[in-house]
Amino acid sequence: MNSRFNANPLITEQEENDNSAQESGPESPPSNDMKMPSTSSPKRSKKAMQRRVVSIPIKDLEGTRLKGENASPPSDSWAWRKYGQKPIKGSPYPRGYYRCSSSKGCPARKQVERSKLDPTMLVVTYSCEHNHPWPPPRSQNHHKIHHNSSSPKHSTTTKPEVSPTQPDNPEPEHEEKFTDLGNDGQLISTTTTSDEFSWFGEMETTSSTILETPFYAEAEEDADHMASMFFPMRDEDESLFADLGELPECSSVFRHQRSGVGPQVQIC
DNA sequence: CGAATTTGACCGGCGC
DNA sequence: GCGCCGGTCAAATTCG
Repeated sequence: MNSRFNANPLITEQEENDNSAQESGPESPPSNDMKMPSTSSPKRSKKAMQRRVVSIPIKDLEGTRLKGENASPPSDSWAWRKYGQKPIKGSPYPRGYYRCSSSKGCPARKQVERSKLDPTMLVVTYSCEHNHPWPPPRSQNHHKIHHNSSSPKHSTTTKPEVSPTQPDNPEPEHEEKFTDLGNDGQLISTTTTSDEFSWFGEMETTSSTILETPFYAEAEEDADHMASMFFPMRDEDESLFADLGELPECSSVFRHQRSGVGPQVQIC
């Protein structure tokens, strides 16, 4: 049933580390792996990470499994493996920590939690180190793709729920929309360069229609402030990404416009 | 049997 | 200097 969250979740995108993208991160050397010597935790400095926050209406994810307070994170083109979960202070919902398992040594991670301000929203925070190329999409590399609908236990997984043979499942009621909210609170249309896909790019390979959403207010509070947009996520995208091989070290996808700065962002 | 998830413990950073 | 909190690791457990 859960043929993936077949909707265009409302998304609040927040990009962090915008400037830091330029700083060669004196803090966190691109350690190939996130592993540290042995006993110390690999707490990579946040500043050395690209981060993006995406909010998705859980209702749109109804197809996917909801497990009590834990909402099953939206599946994307990559495979994610859960490595931890923690209750977050101030939020009644726990936060799940996922690591990219699409490829070995993939530095990408993502955190999934429900918005405390709007329990119907799922907040997914993607993060990745700058100097790491994004692995090929899909988990077909090393992971099998199974349709979640049978395992009561693995409900919080983020395995791609797309079926290679399954036809697209477009959502007629949702149109692909993609908006970006500048720091000023202005809506900004963002375009995506199709030739520069990146981990985030996969979320926005569709049209870029400005859309104002009532979620802004909350979004700003919840995620400081930033952009909101509708997240298309269709099987079509899958095909799009299917073609994506490895990404360049850093792909410029888009960026919040800020007094004249065109959309583009650096992704690892 | 292998792979993924769950859960508790540990570590580092930050704020007071 | 101490305590709190977030983030990650690792062992155990469960599922396919």
